[in-house]
Amino acid sequence: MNAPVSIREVAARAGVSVGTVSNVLNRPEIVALSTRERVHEAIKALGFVRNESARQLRAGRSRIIGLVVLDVANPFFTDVARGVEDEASMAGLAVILCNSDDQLPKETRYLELLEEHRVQGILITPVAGADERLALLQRRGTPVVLVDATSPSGGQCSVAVDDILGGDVAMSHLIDGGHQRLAYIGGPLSIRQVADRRDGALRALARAGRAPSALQMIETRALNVQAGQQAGAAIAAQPASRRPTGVFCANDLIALGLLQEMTRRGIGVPGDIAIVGYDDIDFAAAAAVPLSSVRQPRQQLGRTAAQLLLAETLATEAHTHRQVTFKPELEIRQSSSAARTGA
Amino acid sequence: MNAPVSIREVAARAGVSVGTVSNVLNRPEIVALSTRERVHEAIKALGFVRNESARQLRAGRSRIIGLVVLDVANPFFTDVARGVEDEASMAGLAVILCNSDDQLPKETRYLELLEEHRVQGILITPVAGADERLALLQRRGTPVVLVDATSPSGGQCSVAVDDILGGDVAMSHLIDGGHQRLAYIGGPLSIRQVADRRDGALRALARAGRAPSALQMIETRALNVQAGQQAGAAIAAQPASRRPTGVFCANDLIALGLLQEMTRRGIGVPGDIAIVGYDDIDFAAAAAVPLSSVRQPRQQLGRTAAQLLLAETLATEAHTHRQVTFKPELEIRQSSSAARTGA
DNA sequence: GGCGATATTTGACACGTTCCAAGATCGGAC
DNA sequence: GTCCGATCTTGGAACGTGTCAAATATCGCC
Repeated sequence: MNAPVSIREVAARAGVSVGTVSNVLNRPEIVALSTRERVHEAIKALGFVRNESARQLRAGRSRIIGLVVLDVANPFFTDVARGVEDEASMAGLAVILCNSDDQLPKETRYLELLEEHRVQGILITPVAGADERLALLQRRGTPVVLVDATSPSGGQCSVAVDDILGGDVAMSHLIDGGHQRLAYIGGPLSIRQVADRRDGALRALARAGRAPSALQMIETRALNVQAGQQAGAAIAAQPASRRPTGVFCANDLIALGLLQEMTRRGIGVPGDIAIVGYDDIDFAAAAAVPLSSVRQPRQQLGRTAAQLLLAETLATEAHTHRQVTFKPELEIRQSSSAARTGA
Repeated sequence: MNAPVSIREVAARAGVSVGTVSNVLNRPEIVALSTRERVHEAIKALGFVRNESARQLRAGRSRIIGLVVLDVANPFFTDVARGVEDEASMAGLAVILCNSDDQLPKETRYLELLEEHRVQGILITPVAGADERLALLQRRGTPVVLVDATSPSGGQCSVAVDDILGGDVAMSHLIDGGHQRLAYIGGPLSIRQVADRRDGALRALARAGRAPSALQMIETRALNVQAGQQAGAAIAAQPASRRPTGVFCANDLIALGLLQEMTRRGIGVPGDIAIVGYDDIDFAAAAAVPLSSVRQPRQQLGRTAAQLLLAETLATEAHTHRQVTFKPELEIRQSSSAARTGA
């Protein structure tokens, strides 16, 4: 309730000038030991706390980086966030975590907010169609690094995982397992990751000499557990003879929803239906039928993104944007184990 | 890369004074329509973006609230965060989400950071032993609202769920199911929630006329899936005749880890062991053996906390701190269904 | 006691905004 | 033609910090 105390009052109490207090705070080595001690005493006695706004105003930039994700409730993004946070805190920066919910207006609002705060930079998994806005931000001086996305124009740094390869690997695994009737569950297709993973699956199919029509597509509204359950209901409604026996899901949340629905209806996994998910979140391995999944280096993704951002921040005039791509790895578990009972 | 443009340049371009530009931004109704348009044009042409630091400096407080949680990777906290964020964004505030990882030094660091930023207020699930620091913060003028915790001194507002009741309800359910050998898994006990839920379980036990020693305690290092797996291994190592048949877990992550380990080792759930979790995160219902769990109004918790904070912010001199407590509800699912096969 | 050299401290300005008292402009009434 | 009120605009003083050139203190030494 006390009025906040400023550097001026500290100076008065310690019997020095404001400049000296500032020096104690920022370049302690240039101020005499006795003075330094006196100032520190005053700081403690008065309960002085630096005003970061004033610092920022002077410095021109804040010590915050923004991280905008599609869904904070998705463990994939919380793991990315942790990677970002680790790296940021080592550099003495704080992270504002923003949730766009895959909605352009929310994303826009957050970007404005972050720009007004003159954040050090922005890490973002963008909603479809946000490219121009991001380019504008970048041009105005706020570095932008794309996370789990690539820049169409090459105008930004980016960190991504090869989702086409991931889809390919997952589908190849199912094909190798002898599955004839295949399906892909995911959506909305406007999300790049969803579309890429499907394209990868189709590529695997083509390589195996199958027609694209051999892959049943089930598009969902979102990438959460509930959507997976609904897709599961749709699959269960099909006659067993035409039902897919190998299903690749766009992420683990969908796969878990599907798994639950299958179990609930007495359709065996992997006996009747083999399932492969994507992301390899902790819950995938912990599912009662441990889930095969395409692993992404989630935390590493966050760390690298933060590193690229810091590099760009410190860069001299000529900064060349880097596009880092990681390779996903298939983790095979029980949900797609080769031993099929049926067919 | 351009130097950021200030309100002064906008004023020059529009041929008005800085004061007028400020008015256009903050009280557009008092400035003549033609002037307003001219200013807006200049803003757009120059790509002007308000400098929030400067605003804050003048205003004395920022438009940010801090949320400090024990573990961002725990869906419980992401749901709380979503509630906070909803409420905050309605009030035009942004949220900085900080992860203390249940470590006092990390928490301290974040609190300093938030205070330096002169945040509107702080919502926190504190690490044990952080009380004095929080009281100090509050005294210095930064409102603090405790989330999923209560203030020993009554010096802060708080929002919590009655964890003792929750533990009681969960354990009563197992006792009612006829289970004789019972266990509680959770830790570290320094976390208040963990201790309270245990105490609730003991209370139920006492009411049923059982000795406290009837409850086997398994303390874990953390509240995550991995800890649950390890506890599961410990349980599996016991001879079947002495193994607990009813297990209450301090949260769902532990319960899921336990469930996985049991399934992996061929110990049936709920046939051989009934499991009750806590939090009722989305994954609980989605587990292949749907998990009974004590539900907390997670999002509501976040919303209410944010509301209390806003109320305190706007309060006149006399603000009386409120301690809101919610009641948890047991959601019974298959993992603890009454029909026991054995015994 | 005075000199130069070094170590330390000072004081004023700048950062970009908001706020407010005071000034300018205008239309109309007398 | 003057004056009034209403409407709009202006100019400058804060807010709290960092920076830097300039001022002052301190010291060793002759």
